[in-house]
Amino acid sequence: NITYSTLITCLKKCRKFDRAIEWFERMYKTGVMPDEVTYSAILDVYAKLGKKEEVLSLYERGRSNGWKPDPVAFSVLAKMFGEAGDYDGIQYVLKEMKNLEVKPNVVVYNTLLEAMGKTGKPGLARSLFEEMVESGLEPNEKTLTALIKIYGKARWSKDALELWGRMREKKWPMDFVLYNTLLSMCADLGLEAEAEELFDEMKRRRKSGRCPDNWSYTAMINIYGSGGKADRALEMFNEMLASGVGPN
RNA sequence: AGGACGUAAUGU
Repeated sequence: NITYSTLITCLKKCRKFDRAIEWFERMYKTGVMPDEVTYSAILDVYAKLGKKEEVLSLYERGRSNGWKPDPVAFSVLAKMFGEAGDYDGIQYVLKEMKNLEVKPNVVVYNTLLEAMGKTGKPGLARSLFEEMVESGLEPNEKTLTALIKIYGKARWSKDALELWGRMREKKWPMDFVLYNTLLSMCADLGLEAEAEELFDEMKRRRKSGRCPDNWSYTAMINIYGSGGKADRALEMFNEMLASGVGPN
């Protein structure tokens, strides 16, 4: 089944979903039993096709055949429900993990947080995040990006700024995507001074992979533009060119 | 190891 799973994943990467399904069925007919990797790969295929019914029936079929879903399988389910904006589905994932005593890992938390953002539940996202930290898991860049985006959309500037403070205090990992997300959040909430501080930090800690790119500059131009500071916006544009970053 | 996760602005 490693051979089959490899092939299914390969077809999935090429977005040849129908062919991936054909090979899964072929494997089944040949009498080769799917394992946990095969299951999450094929569930992801159906999920990417938006076939919620098939995903759930395959999940139940696997369960009755003695398959114990692992965190990867739950992240596939969570992502699908998030994209469908299906809040009940998200609750189902949480319930199943509890019932089967599967401990969520960072990726599962990230996916669930994002899903809660997409279904417009910032409060639940916040408590899930606290639960994650209390369980002793360290958030990564993607966790923090998801939360900042959620707080920004909810216009929860207090929570967003507090979280930024915790990132620095606890030395949680930050990369350029997270910085850009923080900048966009500041742009949306009109936090000009905070944006400038973040932007300076990006330039100072030029630890490769954190220096401003054209998304960062665009965010700054946006901040100055919506604040009516056209001259500052133009300065940013020129600075961008001078630092070797091209406009898109 | 054969499986899962993250960012903006403009224009209609």
